[in-house]
Amino acid sequence: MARNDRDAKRHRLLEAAAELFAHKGYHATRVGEIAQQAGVAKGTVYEYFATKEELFYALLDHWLTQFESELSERLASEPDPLQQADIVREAAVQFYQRHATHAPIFLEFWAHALRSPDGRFLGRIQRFRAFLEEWGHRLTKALVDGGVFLPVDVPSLVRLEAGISDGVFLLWVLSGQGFSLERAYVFRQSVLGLGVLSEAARQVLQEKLRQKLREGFLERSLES
Amino acid sequence: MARNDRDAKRHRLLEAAAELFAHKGYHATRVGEIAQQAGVAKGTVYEYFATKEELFYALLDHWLTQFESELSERLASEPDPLQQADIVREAAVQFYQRHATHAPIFLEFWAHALRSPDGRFLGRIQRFRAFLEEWGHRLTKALVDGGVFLPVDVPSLVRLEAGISDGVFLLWVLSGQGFSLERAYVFRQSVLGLGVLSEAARQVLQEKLRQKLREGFLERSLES
Amino acid sequence: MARNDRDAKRHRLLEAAAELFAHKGYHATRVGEIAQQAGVAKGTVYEYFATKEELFYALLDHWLTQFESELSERLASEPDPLQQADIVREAAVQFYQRHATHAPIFLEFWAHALRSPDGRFLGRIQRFRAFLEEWGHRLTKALVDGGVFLPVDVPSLVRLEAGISDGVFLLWVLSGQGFSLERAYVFRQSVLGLGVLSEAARQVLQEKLRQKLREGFLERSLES
Amino acid sequence: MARNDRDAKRHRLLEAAAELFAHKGYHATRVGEIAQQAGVAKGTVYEYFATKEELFYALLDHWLTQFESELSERLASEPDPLQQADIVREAAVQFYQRHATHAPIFLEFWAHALRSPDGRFLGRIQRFRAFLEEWGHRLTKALVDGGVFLPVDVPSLVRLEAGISDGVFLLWVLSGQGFSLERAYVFRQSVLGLGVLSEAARQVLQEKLRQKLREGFLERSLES
DNA sequence: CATGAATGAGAGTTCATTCAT
DNA sequence: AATGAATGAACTCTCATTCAT
Repeated sequence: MARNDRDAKRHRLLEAAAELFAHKGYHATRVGEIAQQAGVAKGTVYEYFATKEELFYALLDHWLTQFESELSERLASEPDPLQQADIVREAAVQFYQRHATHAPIFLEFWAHALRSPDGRFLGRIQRFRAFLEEWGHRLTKALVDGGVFLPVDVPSLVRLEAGISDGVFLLWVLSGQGFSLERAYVFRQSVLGLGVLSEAARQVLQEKLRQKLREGFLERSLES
Repeated sequence: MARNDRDAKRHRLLEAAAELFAHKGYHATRVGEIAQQAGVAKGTVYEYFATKEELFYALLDHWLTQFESELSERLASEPDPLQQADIVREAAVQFYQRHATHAPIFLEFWAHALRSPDGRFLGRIQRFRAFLEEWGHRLTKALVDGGVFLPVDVPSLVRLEAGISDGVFLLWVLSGQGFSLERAYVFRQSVLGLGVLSEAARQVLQEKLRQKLREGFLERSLES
Repeated sequence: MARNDRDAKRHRLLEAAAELFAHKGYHATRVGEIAQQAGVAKGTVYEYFATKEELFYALLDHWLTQFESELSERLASEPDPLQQADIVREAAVQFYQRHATHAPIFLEFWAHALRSPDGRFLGRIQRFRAFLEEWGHRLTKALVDGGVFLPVDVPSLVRLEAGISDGVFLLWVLSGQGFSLERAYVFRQSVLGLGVLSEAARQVLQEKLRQKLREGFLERSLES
Repeated sequence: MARNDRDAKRHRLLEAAAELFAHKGYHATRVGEIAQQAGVAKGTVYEYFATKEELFYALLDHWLTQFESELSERLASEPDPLQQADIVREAAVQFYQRHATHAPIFLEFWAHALRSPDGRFLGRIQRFRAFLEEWGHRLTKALVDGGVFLPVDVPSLVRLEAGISDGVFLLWVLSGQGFSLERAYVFRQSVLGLGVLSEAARQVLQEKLRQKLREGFLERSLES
């Protein structure tokens, strides 16, 4: 079998697994179902992945690696830190939206990572977070050093931003994806921006950001 | 058997389940183990909970109800919105810290809530969020109306705050609880505060909040 | 459940397994079949034996222990070495005949013992052989010391006797149990007797033993 | 492919199977392992043997046929029955020693023969035994008729000898091949010899045989 | 002839749940 | 109410065999 065939079939299996894991959850999904969905026999799954968990891990790795590659590429061609911050936000939103139906799986990745005794899941996730933090740290530091941001403990701010991203994502997932993820990220960015921008920078951006605050990100306001 | 005995045994079962679910995860925990840990026979578990999932739900309900009760009580005796905001934050931190070892279970609650076809888990979680949002909405609105906060879409801000709380909690769990949750909440509060406080209010609090930003919440800064 | 019930059910499982292992072989016998044969559910087998192999071992142990007990008891009440030799032979023959239908299993015990990495099977079998050798050694030594047997290396003779017993058994099994095991043992005993008896003892027994040699142990002689 | 290539590859497969069956057992050996060990692809095994069991049978047949051929050849050139008896013993010992590492497989052949519904294994083994018995019968009869042996039921004696051979072999295998197989066969021969030799013949050989009895065949006597 | 990816029946084992005691 | 032996459906994974290339 040609290399391409193998890769294609492997990819079909990952896609089938993604769909089923998203829909029914990791534990409730049967290996036979994945095979069926991918159009192969049950035994064939084990030609590509040693265990069901291995397939689960491969899915995590596939997605994170893909995101890392894409983001690296985009950021490499944009030197301005402020623009880079937008790129990261856009990339995250696009990634999540592209995988909108798969979103619930991430909760399972996290839950699994906390139990898995071999630490592979947790390790991969932390490597991903480290990758993001590295970029976050670099560009946040540039903004602080450039006087755009107030003096602030950069690692803490970066971590907080990461946490907030996950939190907004969680909110989005648990609320049935009932609002625009992109607008929510813009809203978040506006609040944080007003919080950490230096006086000078704020003078410039204040109006625009305050406007975002007034708009919110929910389709139907709770007030209405 | 007296009512008290039943309640006590039920509580022992919940505690046993909490410990095991936290340690090994919901799926990897056997009903027999829970029984053993609680000092009863396997069959006895089913005298108190119809199914394993029912027990899982009871645990979620027990914790959320407890939190709702405590918070309601505390807030009832404090009329000032600004003070109330602190109370909510404190209550959340205290709650999470009290259940620090159980923290990973929440990821499983969320994951489970997204699959459970009957929607009970998701419903209970949304009821909890609604409870928090109600309070958040009330006191945020008071702050906006009182001119302490900038004009802002209150529902969006409240949601964002909730998301951020979960995100910081997630961060804390996935990083092995490697930093002070309380300090992280204070840091978050400072960033958000600087972002949404009105000009007047900021004049008063600015210095204190900026100081928090400089301090960060991580024990060992990545910069050092 | 009473202790007796458990023991009885365990015994039923052993009997069912014995029958099936004898008929179809260890590998070809399914755990479900054993359960069915014993009148219990498949899962129940695992209440009594941790694995299929464990059940196999239990069968070996049960039979060997039973034989050891019976033989010990019989030998304890008979002081004369010559009589004891007969008792051992009789016990062996009786044992094998009682388990005539199970006989093929012993080949599998041996084969299994040689592979089993944990050495449990081999260890048990060697313990059994050691038990037999101990008695063999004791009574053979008495016969040599008493001048009934020629001077001979006792351990070697004892081992040879054990090997011959197994060999005759093997012969019996592989030939479809087509001759009288008892007569074969008598024949063997006669040949060996004439071989190792001292001059004096031979004078006494010679005629009887030679008669046995002439008779042979096969129903239909190949000569006829 | 030339005939020779096929034969060579077939032989390599038999050798690979022999090694693996001996080491891990028939059931635990995977067809893929045999292929790998022989340096061919898994599918290729099926170009040479229809099934795994067929390969197992081919191994049995190969060994027995080889032994039959060799023994026939050697015996054909030696007319004296007494010498022939030695030749048979030597051939057996040599054969077993050449296949010392494969020895455990014979237990599996036997066990398999007793189950195999088609009777092929059992048939082949019985044909082998018949071949040996034929020779045994011929030369034992010559010894009896020549007055070297006592009058004895020849078929029974021949069978007993065969059984004893297998028994000693079994002993050797189960004891981890912990003694000299050759010396054990000599010891056995001495005991049987003293048992069945006629008075006249015994006079001649008595001293030599009794010496063997005193020596035994075990390296370290249990008495020491 | 040789290959090795694909197959799928079937294996041993697990474990939430039941129910007679 | 409490027990724990019994259940059996359902699981993941294996591996001898096939067959398109």
